[in-house]
Amino acid sequence: MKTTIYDVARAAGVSITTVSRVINNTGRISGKTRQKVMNVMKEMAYTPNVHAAALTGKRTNMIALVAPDISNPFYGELAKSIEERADELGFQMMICSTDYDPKKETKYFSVLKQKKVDGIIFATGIENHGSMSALEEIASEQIPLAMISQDKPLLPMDIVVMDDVRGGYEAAKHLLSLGHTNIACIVGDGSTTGEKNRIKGFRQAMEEAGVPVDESLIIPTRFSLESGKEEAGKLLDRNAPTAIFAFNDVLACAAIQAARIRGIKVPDDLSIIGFDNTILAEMAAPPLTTVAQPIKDMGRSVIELLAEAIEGKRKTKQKIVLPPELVVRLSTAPLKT
Amino acid sequence: MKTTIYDVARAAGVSITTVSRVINNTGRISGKTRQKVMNVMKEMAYTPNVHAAALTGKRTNMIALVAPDISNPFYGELAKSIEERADELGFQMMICSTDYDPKKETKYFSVLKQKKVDGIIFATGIENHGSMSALEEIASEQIPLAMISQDKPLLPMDIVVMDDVRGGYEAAKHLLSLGHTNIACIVGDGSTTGEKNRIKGFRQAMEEAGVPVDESLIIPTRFSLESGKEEAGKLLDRNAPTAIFAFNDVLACAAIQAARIRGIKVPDDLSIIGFDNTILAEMAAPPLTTVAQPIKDMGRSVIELLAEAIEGKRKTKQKIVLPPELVVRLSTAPLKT
DNA sequence: CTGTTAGCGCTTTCAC
DNA sequence: GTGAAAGCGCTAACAG
Repeated sequence: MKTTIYDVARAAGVSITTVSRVINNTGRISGKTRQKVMNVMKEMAYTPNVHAAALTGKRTNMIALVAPDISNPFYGELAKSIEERADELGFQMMICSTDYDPKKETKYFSVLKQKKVDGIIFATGIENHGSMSALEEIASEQIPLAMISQDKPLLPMDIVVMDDVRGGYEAAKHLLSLGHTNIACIVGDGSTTGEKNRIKGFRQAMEEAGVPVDESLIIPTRFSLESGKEEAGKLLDRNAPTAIFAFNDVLACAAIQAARIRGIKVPDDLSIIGFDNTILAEMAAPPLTTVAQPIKDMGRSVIELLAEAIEGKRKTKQKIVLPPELVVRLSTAPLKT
Repeated sequence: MKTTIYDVARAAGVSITTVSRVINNTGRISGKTRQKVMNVMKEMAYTPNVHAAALTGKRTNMIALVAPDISNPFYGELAKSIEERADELGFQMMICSTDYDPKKETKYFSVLKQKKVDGIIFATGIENHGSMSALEEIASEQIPLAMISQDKPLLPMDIVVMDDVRGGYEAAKHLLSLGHTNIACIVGDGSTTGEKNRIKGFRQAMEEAGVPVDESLIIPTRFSLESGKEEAGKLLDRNAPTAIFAFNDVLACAAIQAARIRGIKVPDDLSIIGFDNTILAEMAAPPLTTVAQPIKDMGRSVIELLAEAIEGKRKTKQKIVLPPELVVRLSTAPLKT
């Protein structure tokens, strides 16, 4: 049967308080009693009941990651890097996949409140107004919050983002340095700040180089492979850019496929640069040159920030901006003359 | 502040027992009181404390998914499908990423015991002997266990797997039907039952077609992109198979890359078929023909099996074998004559 | 240094 | 139909 602290106390001939003390390493106990208790615990294979502890106000060591879709490699890698560091810090992670569904979002917030998680990391914007009240209740209970890869908190929380302006800038710079000037951008719906910033950086680099931006070459998509393939196809049929800057790796893969169908060689006839540096970038043929988000660092940073907040080491909110890194592979090449 | 069941009871002018009853929908209460209590709960934004409930023996509604690496698209998609159905069934999911590390495995088992999760799903073999005792303790507490995509339980548990023999068979059959006979297999280290079964199915189809299997064309790898690229490259330099059966999509992508470097056209000069049908299959250029694992169905099935076990609806263990499905895309083509 | 005791918030007999 | 009261397993004053 389930052994409780009482069983251990009895077997060790001490009070439950003493056992509790050695478990939590609090108060002062003689090395002898501590040893004895530890031995008994081991023998009985005793593990404290987390719920009972939580009930008295102790931490649950559970954090939640709210993400739209963990089957998306970007979020999958983010989840992994967070989990890794969380584990080192003694936290377990619960996954709340919202699937871009406001109802699931709201539902999860309610669950998170009941479960008394120690902290919550949002890898998704909080789009839904209905969720706000639920979230405010959580916030009112002083549960630390953090946001990653997004920058519209709505509530005070720690933030970790990448420098998207610089990311867009570096992508353009790379293409420019290869001699390209006829550059198209395959973007999303333009709604996120990340996207806006990438465009901003792109324009900035173009301007510095004295190359005018052809607005008709900025192609919106629904951020999906299908949509990307379709739009890239139209673009390729209509114009003949010598380079494409895709706003994520999926879109870059879409562009490669669209080019392939049309017999356009990448990178010989068309250079393509992606964004994110997910596993797709390595897997693509040709392997993708891409602007890497420092996913690992971002993950580590949020959970560390959150852990600090949970431990009450810091009361002010922090924002960390990490730099992107250009990863050159084989999908970009000098402009043929 | 945190509202408790007492606050609700007071505000509604009833006892906590009554409130508890309407929360859990147990016992008999007049519609009137029920309504009143419900209203008060809503007004006060009351949510019951899960830990207190768990302490009295109620379920925690938390299940754990033990997987080696959620950043791997296969496990990511599996996790997603499980999470989706789990959510519908009222369970939340905790992710235990073992990273192929026996120490993490053992550590997690201990945590899972403390947290009193309602059930555990293994998407990883239980390799580690040190973990076994920890796991046995969990099992001894009657916590339902299930295994997905693996078939070496070590302990009684529900199992959901795909029919790998048939998968290998279908892959070979497809290639054969396209006229290929000179077929290479890019495999892993041969350790898993899944792999063995795929080879078995492959041989079976070859035999039925009366085509001898060239053992030197069965190439082991470390299952990584790098390793796959290297081995596929050597193979292509040495022999000239007209088709390759890669044992997962990553290895298939590796083969595409190796071919591309050598100017070998896929599928014109070389057909490649993958396995799993992860997102990589769609993203590849050309898009991969592959043997699809029914990831969604597998995910749904395990969690449903587990839920039944948790609810005590069934005491016997079950094993579900799902069929693979051939997904034809553009990486395979008829043998040029 | 160690033990007693009062909760934490909820479920569940057992009475009424 | 409703309530009083006894725990569930643990932590944290408060005593000694």
